[in-house]
Amino acid sequence: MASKRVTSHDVARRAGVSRATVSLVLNRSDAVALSQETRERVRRAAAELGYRPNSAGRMLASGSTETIGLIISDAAILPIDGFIPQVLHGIGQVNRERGLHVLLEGRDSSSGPNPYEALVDTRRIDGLIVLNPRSDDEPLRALIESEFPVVLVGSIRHPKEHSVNFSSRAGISAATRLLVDLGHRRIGMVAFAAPGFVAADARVSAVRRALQTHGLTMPDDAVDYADFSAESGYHATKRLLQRQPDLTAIFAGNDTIAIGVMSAAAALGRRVPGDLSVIGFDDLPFSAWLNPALTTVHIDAVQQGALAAEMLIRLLAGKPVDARQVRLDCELVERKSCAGAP
Amino acid sequence: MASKRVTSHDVARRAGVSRATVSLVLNRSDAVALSQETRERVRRAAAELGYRPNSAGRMLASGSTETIGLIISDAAILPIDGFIPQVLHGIGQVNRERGLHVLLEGRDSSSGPNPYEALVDTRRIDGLIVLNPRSDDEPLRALIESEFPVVLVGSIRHPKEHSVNFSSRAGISAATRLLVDLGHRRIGMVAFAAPGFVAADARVSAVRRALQTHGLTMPDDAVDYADFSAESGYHATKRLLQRQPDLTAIFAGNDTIAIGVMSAAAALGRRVPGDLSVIGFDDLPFSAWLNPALTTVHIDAVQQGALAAEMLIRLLAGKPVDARQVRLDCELVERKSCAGAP
DNA sequence: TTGTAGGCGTTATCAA
DNA sequence: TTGATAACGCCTACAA
Repeated sequence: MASKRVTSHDVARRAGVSRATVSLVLNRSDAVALSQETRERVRRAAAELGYRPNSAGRMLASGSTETIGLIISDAAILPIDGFIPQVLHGIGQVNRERGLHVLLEGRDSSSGPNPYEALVDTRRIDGLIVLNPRSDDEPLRALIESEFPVVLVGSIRHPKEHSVNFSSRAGISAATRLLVDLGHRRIGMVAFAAPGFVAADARVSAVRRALQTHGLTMPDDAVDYADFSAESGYHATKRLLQRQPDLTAIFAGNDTIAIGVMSAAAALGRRVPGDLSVIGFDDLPFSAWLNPALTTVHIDAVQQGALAAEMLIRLLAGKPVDARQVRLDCELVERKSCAGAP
Repeated sequence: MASKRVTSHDVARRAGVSRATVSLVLNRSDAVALSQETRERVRRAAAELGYRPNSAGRMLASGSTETIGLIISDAAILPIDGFIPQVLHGIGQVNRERGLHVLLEGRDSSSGPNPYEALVDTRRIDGLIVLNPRSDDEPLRALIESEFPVVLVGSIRHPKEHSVNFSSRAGISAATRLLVDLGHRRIGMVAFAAPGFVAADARVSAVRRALQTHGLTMPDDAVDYADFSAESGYHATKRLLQRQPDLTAIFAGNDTIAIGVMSAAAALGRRVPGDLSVIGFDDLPFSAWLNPALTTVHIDAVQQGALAAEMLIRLLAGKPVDARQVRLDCELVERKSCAGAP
């Protein structure tokens, strides 16, 4: 029943000092000159009373919220794909270490009122991380141009953006080489999202370029589009293999899609990898334990989140950032879902 | 470059009224008697200036933060298991509709300083949702007893707790009946977490009870323990099948674990479902597309999250709650991972 | 080394 | 129907 809330005033009275002194002792640790004895007295009073500064008062006076916003551009993906939770985890870890809070804001698709002003204009947050930003998101562009601290996990190709992204080149070219070495010539792809979704498009064109290196092409007919879920991957693959029955290998847009691809293959009586080789993306924690174990391009999503958080923290501190756009590498992990072309 | 921030004072001046009037117009919509004309004038001024009330000021004056805390008891699970993201999604949806914000707080295992006081005592949040609470979490018990609005997703069996949980009975007895009807007599289990983790233990004992109904027992030797990941499920299953090679069916503690179970079966040369039947829990979105499609107990995690959020919102509004402890049902989804006992 | 005074932007209480 | 005025709890010059 310690229901009466304790304010800095109470602490001050108990310690026999002024409120200002309390604030100094508790916030500016050793910066200012205060007698050890006063410090001790204040600390003890605070501890005895169980004093906890009211955050609203602190925000108002200091102008800092110690909170960052985290926007998931398409909240519906959260329960379906394993990627975002990993990024979340990375962001959470860093913020916890730094004592920052995270305000999580989902967005129901790209429609609906933009959530930025609700957080930024009301000064609820000091900085923002946007997951899977869409390049047609005008309010986001405006926010970036306003110099408000924003870090993207992904990219909208804005010259002033701060972002942490993946360069899929290395992983994709290794994957492509693997398939080509195994004798595959007719290679298709199931993108993890509809055309227009930057990250998905990027993977398709990266694969295309890599194939060209080997003198191979991937015609439009050899690409189909899923919509994040394994189920959508299943249906896309069925369409794809119906249209292009000669394909001997398929790039899945990510590992969740790969589950659907393998399921569709099974449904069509094609064995993986005997009749059809499959390569995933992301290397989710369970991918090594699928049947067959999935050969995939490993991406360290947790680290991506952590780096984004660290970059934002630098921005908040006004420290310089080495590079506005960070690109992480990825690498091929060979497992059991690829074999020689039939 | 609208860098100068707009305060209610500016709006008041522009509309030719006082700050108090601005507040009334903007917050208490029609509650109070104000002339239509004044309303209109204030609204227009606010719109023209792009006025956004400062949240800290509002919190301080009103005492309400319009924010709820969300604690993930073991943050390390987030990137590994598909369950929490679904709950998150459900919570997020409801809060978005209601215009509430969500402060996400992870916790690094049950160690570390408890995060409750950091949120509650500093008045950063109006209410709290705790995911996967542990029953040995003393600070949490204290918080519940303090009458602070808390809703658990899961349970710590505290009489005063507000919680949303699952009654796995229906699903488990259906699953058990299925196995028994298929001729299985030696049935084992791989729990999704170590003993002591309430939710995992509950599933083990529920399975045990259901088997007893059919005159079967599941000795301790027929149970092994994983640790959330598919990988840990793989290893646990290997141990289990080594110890109890006669098992013809395995309950997996959840679908992620089931992936590991099936993988271990494959590694040991057992075919699923021909040589070994497997039943999962949760029915994650991808489970229908695994190879073989997983027979599992469906749990609507999104709804669980949504209900928890709605319950908390009622609590915040001071409205009565129908039941402090809500238990959702679950049901068996038959797919392809179970077959007649060999 | 410490205290005083003012301000942060809102909301709430009264008078008018 | 509206406007002063006082909280709300904290921080930070600046003065002592």
